[in-house]
Amino acid sequence: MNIHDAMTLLKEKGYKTTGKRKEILDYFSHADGYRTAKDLIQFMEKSYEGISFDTIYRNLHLFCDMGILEATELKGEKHFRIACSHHHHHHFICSDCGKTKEINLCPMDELEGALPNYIIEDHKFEIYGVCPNCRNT
Amino acid sequence: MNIHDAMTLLKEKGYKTTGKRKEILDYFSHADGYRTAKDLIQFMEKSYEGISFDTIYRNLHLFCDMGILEATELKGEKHFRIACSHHHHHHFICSDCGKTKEINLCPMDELEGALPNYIIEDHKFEIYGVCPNCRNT
DNA sequence: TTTGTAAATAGGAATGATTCCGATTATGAA
DNA sequence: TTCATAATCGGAATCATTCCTATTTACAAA
Repeated sequence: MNIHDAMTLLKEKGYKTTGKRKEILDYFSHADGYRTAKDLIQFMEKSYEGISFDTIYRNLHLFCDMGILEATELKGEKHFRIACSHHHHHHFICSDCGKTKEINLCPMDELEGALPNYIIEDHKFEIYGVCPNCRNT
Repeated sequence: MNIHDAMTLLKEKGYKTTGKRKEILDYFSHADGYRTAKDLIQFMEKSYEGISFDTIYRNLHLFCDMGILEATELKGEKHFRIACSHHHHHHFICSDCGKTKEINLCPMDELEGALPNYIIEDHKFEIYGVCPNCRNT
């Protein structure tokens, strides 16, 4: 989802399109990987001195609830990235830079009927390591 | 790994075999699933009134480092269980009771050569939901 | 353009898990 | 039994995150 579509979606749902929200979406649309609340606030402070954590977290949660961002827990800290809405897939995540690479294999496809009587609500498949770029630095 | 082997391993590595450590291992060997530090301290307080979080966390980390326990992050809180050392596998984890069921399918087996030039350090595959027992309660 | 109101925000306090630290106690080798 | 070191306690500190209240802002309607 691009920034414009996201802002339109916000407006449709009755949320306001503030400059901070645009900037947050701009940040994540260029990030190409997972970022923390702290990463984000450090970026935002350049344009909005005095921005509060409340604003950061409130909007991160709003965007997650709307499906604009997606989150995962890494090293005891929540990390966020632009949601990949086009199709279901998983990620390799670089421990150095947070960048991700799509993995187009979902292990759930092969578990048809393997868990009878279980209610399956969610699953996580993530690969951790160092990407080629960070490897050569 | 059973309690006795774990205590022997502790001794071999120069750690002391205290009553609290035996009790912690006893707790996890009967838990059959993931438990938090708080779950553990609540259990320990029955036998050791006044036991501190320092002792809980210090030993949880020690046991993880030694491969006696393994940890995962669920709902923003670390969860621990007895390590499954016999063979590599993954888990279904019940959101209600924390109990796990082995999943003998590892998606990494099918990713041979799919990530050239990437250094793969770790991976996580977990399925979340409700187990048959909790479902009927 | 002005106004009214609900949403958004700042600033800071509160929370909850986890870690750290100095003083005390207990384990196990000699 | 003694002694050095590991283990523990109790509580303070830390860190991410959430909550609260007063103030500001976006934007719909006049």
